[in-house]
Amino acid sequence: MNGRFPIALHIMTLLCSAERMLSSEYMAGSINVNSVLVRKELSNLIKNKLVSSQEGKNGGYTLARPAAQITLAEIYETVKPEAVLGQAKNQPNPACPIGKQINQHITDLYVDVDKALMQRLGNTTLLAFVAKFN
Amino acid sequence: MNGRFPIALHIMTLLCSAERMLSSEYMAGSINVNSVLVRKELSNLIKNKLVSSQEGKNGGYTLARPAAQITLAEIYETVKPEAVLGQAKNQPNPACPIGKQINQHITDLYVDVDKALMQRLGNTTLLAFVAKFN
DNA sequence: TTGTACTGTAATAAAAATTATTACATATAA
DNA sequence: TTATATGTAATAATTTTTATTACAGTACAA
Repeated sequence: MNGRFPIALHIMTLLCSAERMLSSEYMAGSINVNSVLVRKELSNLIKNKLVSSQEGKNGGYTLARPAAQITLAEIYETVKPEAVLGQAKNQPNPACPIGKQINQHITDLYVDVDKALMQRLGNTTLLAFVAKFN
Repeated sequence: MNGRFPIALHIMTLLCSAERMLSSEYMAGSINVNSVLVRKELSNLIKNKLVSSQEGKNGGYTLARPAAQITLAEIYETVKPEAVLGQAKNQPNPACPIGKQINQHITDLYVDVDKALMQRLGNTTLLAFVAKFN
């Protein structure tokens, strides 16, 4: 598992608590990762309509919608991996009665697990998450 | 995220549906990964008391307990990463009011998410999972 | 109309994590 | 006492993640 969700959530938290537009450089300084990586994640958040950007001088990024209307589920959705609990990169042996079926059953399980996960994350708005900060 | 959970679940499924002991070589053939990796995962499952092994000729592995008494939560527990939804490897800027607090809030969130996850996985026994196979 | 400060993105390099391989010690059944 | 297992360490290969460099495009403002 990689660091995309924490970074996306950090970005959204910064934007939520800021009064004005923020630059990717500033956010990279808070998160402490490379600014190109931040812009890549921002580009993804923009595609998913959670963030707006303004190019040019004095440009930057803001939330596209009120934080009370954005849930953590939506943020997770933008970085969600194909397989919640991990994906092996092998192809199980099709000659084995278990091997040939297991991927389908794991996929089915993951659908359920994802549902439970999204339900929990859907319970918390970005506003509520940020309200916990001092 | 890595492939440890699918591999552990594949191992447990094979052991559950087998009538006799299975060798790590055989399981590696079904999963289609290196047998040393399988033995490493088995070693971990043994530590967690889900699997028993017998060394020497005609040795191999079996479930340590009836499959009706093992839940998918217990299997996941053996491979669980520190951070369910991913861990960034940076140290957020302690001079930033958001940066200095975010890790604690992410940790708190992960505790809750993990609870939801374990609840869902605790609902399914290994026996029930394997019963879905033809 | 030109310099400055941004976003957007591609290409590449560096670093880290995962998986495979090799090697061998140890156990046990036949 | 030989064959076939487990157990585990060390190392190599591969893949993934993150950082860096470079530069095109946009918009403000002097």
